[in-house]
Amino acid sequence: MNEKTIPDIVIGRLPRYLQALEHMLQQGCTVTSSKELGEKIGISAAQIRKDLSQYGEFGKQGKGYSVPFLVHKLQQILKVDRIWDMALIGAGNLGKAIAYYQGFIDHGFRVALIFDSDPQKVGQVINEIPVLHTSMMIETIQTHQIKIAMLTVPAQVAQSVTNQLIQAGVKAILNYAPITLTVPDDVHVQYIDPIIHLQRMTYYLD
Amino acid sequence: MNEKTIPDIVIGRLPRYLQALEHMLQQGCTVTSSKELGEKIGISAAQIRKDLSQYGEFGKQGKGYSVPFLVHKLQQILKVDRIWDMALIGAGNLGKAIAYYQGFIDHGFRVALIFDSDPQKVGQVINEIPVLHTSMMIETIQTHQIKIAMLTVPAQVAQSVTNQLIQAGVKAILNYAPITLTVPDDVHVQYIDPIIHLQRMTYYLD
DNA sequence: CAAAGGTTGTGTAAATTATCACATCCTGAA
DNA sequence: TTCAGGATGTGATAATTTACACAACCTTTG
Ligand SMILES: NC(=O)c1ccc[n+]([C@@H]2O[C@H](COP(=O)([O-])OP(=O)(O)OC[C@H]3O[C@@H](n4cnc5c(N)ncnc54)[C@H](O)[C@@H]3O)[C@@H](O)[C@H]2O)c1
Ligand SMILES: NC(=O)c1ccc[n+]([C@@H]2O[C@H](COP(=O)([O-])OP(=O)(O)OC[C@H]3O[C@@H](n4cnc5c(N)ncnc54)[C@H](O)[C@@H]3O)[C@@H](O)[C@H]2O)c1
Repeated sequence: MNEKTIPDIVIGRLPRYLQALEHMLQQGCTVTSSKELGEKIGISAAQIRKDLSQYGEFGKQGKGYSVPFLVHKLQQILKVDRIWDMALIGAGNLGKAIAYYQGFIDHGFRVALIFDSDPQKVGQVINEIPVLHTSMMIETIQTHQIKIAMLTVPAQVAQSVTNQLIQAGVKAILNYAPITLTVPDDVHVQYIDPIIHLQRMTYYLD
Repeated sequence: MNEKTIPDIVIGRLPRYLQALEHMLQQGCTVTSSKELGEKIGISAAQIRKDLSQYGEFGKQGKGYSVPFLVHKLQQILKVDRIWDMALIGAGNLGKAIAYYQGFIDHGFRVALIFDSDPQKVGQVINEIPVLHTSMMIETIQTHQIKIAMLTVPAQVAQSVTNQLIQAGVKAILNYAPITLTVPDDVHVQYIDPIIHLQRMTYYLD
């Protein structure tokens, strides 16, 4: 079934399906259809069916999909049927807000380590996690075998911090700094930048 | 030149070009090529040239592009050659971090109003902006003629707050709540959700 | 001036992505 | 049991998006 690689654009939609399905589950909805799901998230029913069919046959003709079952399958596919420990680099305004965010743990992610280079930040405890100095970063991340990092440091230092993270074995980086990172092929980067999103909308305003 | 509509996928790349070009400008670089820019942000040179050619001929053969000129043009195209006032709804952990973020003002955006429904939050001053009660939201946004809102409220109330924003005349919403919003065709929505991005990466991890 | 080197802008071909349409199957009611 | 209604999974088709290739042009150097 998994003969040829599934395009990244499909992978990008799976988390959105999962988000909507988990939301349905919370509201007690146990069965849904590609039509209903599609209307909720603004994607065509055919698209959803085709995407899911890449991984197997999860639905029942005439009936639709079992929500708990599909949630379970998507969690397996996306590998969030486990807990991923993450490192957070940069305990500033944004870093703190992220460290306190409960949404992560509800979806298979845990902020396990926090690092900062500012001696005044080091030693602070954020959401029960002590802030460590960046001088300990590489070694500590290696010891904990952490593969995911969130980067909330100033743009000027983002690349150099990234280089250290890679040295420490990190394979996935969620970067909040407004700069494109250079990484090896086996390291994945995703970007979160509100300015980019805002500019994408002002284009369409008068 | 602007005969047929330019696809949204092209619009989505323009802010990334602008980000990289502004970065170059800061570093004193005055001329660049599609090749150099492409290598910086991981997009092919041909792609960049084609995208830009949709809006005119900004480069010089044999030489490349004037960075300040291209920055100026992109700012015009994206309509960030002005200041956009924004409303921020939800003065919690994330909302506060956003209110303090200096990046907005550097790129043509200003947090002008902050709203919250919690009486304890109302009256607080965040980065010189007083938090107002949501009961005043529709009227105040209308008076200020604000067209852009950032949503940092719990998911449960995001749709109802959105309905109010639309009533107030808001045409662009940057939504941080993990839920798909239903809006009329003339209202634009962009989503920021770290979970979505993380799940997109865990797919590729072992 | 002439020639070399380099880059743009763009028509065209290729690749990717989305949509359509329908055979197939399941459910429930008569 | 049989039939109507409804939803899936998927091959075929259409649309969109990207890559290629090169003429045209600018700059610099000798
Ligand atoms: N605040 C926001 O809402 C927001 C939004 C979008 C993007 N960002 C981006 O996120 C990043 C952080 O923003 P912020 O508002 O939290 O800034 P901030 O200044 O409050 O925090 C940055 C933190 O990084 C630490 N730091 C600096 N150099 C470091 C290094 N080499 N190693 C480890 N830590 C280091 C600083 O000590 C500080 O604690 C910036 O790149 C910013 O552009 C912020
Ligand atoms: N903190 C993060 O890093 C983070 C990251 C991603 C997404 N989010 C999302 O952003 C939203 C806010 O997260 P947070 O951590 O700041 O939560 P929070 O609880 O700290 O803040 C939410 C704020 O919204 C206010 N609020 C509640 N109902 C309201 C209403 N009807 N009108 C106006 N204000 C209202 C609350 O009083 C509170 O101040 C949530 O949807 C969360 O899922 C947060």
